[in-house]
Amino acid sequence: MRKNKRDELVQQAMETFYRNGFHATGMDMLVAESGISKTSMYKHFKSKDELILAALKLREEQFHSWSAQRVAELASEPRDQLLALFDVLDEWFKEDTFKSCMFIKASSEYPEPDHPIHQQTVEQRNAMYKGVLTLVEAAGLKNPEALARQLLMLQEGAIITAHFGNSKDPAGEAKQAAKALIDAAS
Amino acid sequence: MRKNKRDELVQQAMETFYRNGFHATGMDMLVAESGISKTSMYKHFKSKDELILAALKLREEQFHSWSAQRVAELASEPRDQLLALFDVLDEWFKEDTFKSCMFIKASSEYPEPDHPIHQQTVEQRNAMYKGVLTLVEAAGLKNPEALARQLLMLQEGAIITAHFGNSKDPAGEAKQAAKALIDAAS
DNA sequence: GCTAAGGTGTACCGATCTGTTCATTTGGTC
DNA sequence: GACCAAATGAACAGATCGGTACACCTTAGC
Repeated sequence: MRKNKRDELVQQAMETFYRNGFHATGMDMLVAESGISKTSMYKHFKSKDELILAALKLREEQFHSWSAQRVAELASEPRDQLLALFDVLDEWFKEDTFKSCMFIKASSEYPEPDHPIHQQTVEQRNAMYKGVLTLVEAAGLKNPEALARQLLMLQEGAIITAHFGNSKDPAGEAKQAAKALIDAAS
Repeated sequence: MRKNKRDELVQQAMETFYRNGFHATGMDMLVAESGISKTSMYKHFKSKDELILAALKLREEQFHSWSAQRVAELASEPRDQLLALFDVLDEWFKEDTFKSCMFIKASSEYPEPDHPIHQQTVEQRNAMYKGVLTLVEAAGLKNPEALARQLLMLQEGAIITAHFGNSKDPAGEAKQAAKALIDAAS
C-alpha cells in the first residue's frame, strides 16, 4: 500500500509525457490527470526531472518485459526470435496509443549529452543493443556486433516510419530487410 | 537588402532550434543570439510557430540542396547514388554540429497529427521518400516502393544510432546493409 | 483515543513564457 | 534637408512555468 500512490503517479506521468511531450507537459497537467496533489508529487520527487527519470525507467521495464514475453511466445530459436522482434514491433505500432519511441523523444528534448535524462536514454539504448546482440550471438551469425547494430537500425527506422505514417506495413518491410541481412550472415 | 535581416533571423533561429530544441528555446534567447530585436521578429512572423515553420523550411532547402550536390559529386549511376547517400550521411554525422534529424525532433515535440509543424515534418519526410524512390526506380530495382522505404529506414536508423553514439561507423554499417538489400533486388 | 505519517487543497513565489506597445533611431531616396 | 519605411530598446501584459509554504484531513497501529 505504501508505494501505491507513487506508482500511480509515475504510471500516469509516463503516459502523459509519452503522449504530450516532456517540456509541453507541466506539473499542473500531471496534477489534473493523475488526481494526485502537487504536494505529494514533490514529496516523492524533488524535481520534474526526477519524475521524468522515474517515468523513463518504468517505461523501459514495462516495454522490455512485454517485448521479451511476446518474443518468447512467438519463437524459440534465436534466429526466429530475431525475426519475431519485428512482429512484436508490428503489434506495438497497431496500438492506438503508439506515438514513436519514448527514448528517442526524450533524447531529442534533452539534447545535452551530459544531462541525466539524455544519459538515461543512451543507457537504455545500449541495453537494447545488448539484447539484440545476445540473440545474434546465440544464433551463431557472422559479425555479430555489426549485424546487431544493423538490425537495431532497422527497428528504429521502422519506428520512425510508423510514426510518420508513410507506410502501411513498416514492421513487415523492416522484417523482410532483416531476413535478408540474417540470411547473408548465416 | 530588404530580406536580409529576415533571412539572418531564420538562419540563426534554425540553428538554435536544432541545437537547443523548440520548446526549450524562447524568443528572448533568439533575440540574444541573433541580435535582432523582438519587435522586428514579430513584424516578420506572427508567432513562434510561424518562425519554426520557416526555420524547418530553410532546413529542408539547405539540407536537400547540399545532399543532392554531394551525391551528384560522388556518383553518377542511380545505383551508386543510392549507396552514396550513406557516404553523405557519414559526412553529416562527422560535423560537430550534428544533433540528430531536425524533423524527427520537431515531430517529437509537436506530436499532435494535425498541428501545422507536425504536418510539415510529415510532408518533408514524404519528399525524402520520393527522392529515394526516384533513384530506386531509375536503377531498375525490384519492388521499388518497398525498397525505397527500407533504404529510408536504414538512413533514419543510422541517424538515431549516430545520435545515441553507440556505434563508431553507423553510416558505413547502414551502407553495407543497404548494399545487401540492393543486390537482392537486382 | 493518541500519535505519526502520508495525502490534500490552496494560495503563493519568482522566473520565464509568448506576444504587445510605443517612443526613438537608423538609413536610403527624392 | 525632408520624408518614410525599417529596425531598435525597453518596458509591460497575462499566462504559465517549476517549486514551496502551510494548515488541514485521513488512516493505521499501539
